[in-house]
Amino acid sequence: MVEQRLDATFAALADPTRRRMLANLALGEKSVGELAEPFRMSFAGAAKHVKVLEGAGLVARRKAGRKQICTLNAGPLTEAEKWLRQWEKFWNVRLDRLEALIERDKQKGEAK
Amino acid sequence: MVEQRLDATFAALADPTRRRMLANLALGEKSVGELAEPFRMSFAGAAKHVKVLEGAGLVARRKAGRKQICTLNAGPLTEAEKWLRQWEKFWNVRLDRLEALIERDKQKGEAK
DNA sequence: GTGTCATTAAACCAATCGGTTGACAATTCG
DNA sequence: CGAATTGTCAACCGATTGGTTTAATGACAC
Repeated sequence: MVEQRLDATFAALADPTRRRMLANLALGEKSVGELAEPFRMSFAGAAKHVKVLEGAGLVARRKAGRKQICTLNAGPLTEAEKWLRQWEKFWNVRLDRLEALIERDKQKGEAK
Repeated sequence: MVEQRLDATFAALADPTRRRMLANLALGEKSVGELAEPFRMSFAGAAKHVKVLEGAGLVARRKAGRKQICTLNAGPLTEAEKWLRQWEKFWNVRLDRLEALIERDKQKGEAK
């Protein structure tokens, strides 16, 4: 369940266009047109990216007149960050142990 | 440069098989066979996933006899986490502002 | 009403992805 | 030596991806 959401979140983040869109949205709400504007790409193409982000639950839209306003939903992002941070703990432990080993061997070498 | 590495990192993380492999590697070095074993999937299929992880710079291998030993390289992962955390700052600010607005409007309503 | 602005939907394309199989290479064991 | 272990590589498959174009929708402005 959370696994599948991680799939979608990381997949959405794997594209630079979508990351830029998210960064843009972090600064405030934007219409689809405003999100698409910075890219040298057909409008429909950019709109597809927005749809991917929406599918991953990263943006929500509401319609205002003929515009569609997108807002960022950070939930899945913090979830992804949590996943990374959880494992980072292990990596750091391992790195610390490795450093300790290297240190120990260095001192052994000096002693010899 | 860092952008392209983020592409690769997030893409690698977007697959549950690969995430499980990484989690496994966080616990210690593993041979390709050991990494492949937990999955109901052809060996070659799993080995491909390992290769993707290697391509993303997330694992390094060294050969020991006829085995290939894989070790985790957390660098790109922390980079990805940094990206997330950097923007999280903005999202939280926005959320805080939003809450403040809601709070203000609520009090307005009460005053009225 | 007509037109035009903002957006979606559909059809298509080449490239990539996740997976398979089968053949091959290198190393170790007996 | 031959046989088993460990792994790579290449070819292939169907599904998905990132992009295009063109057509269709829906809301505003005149």
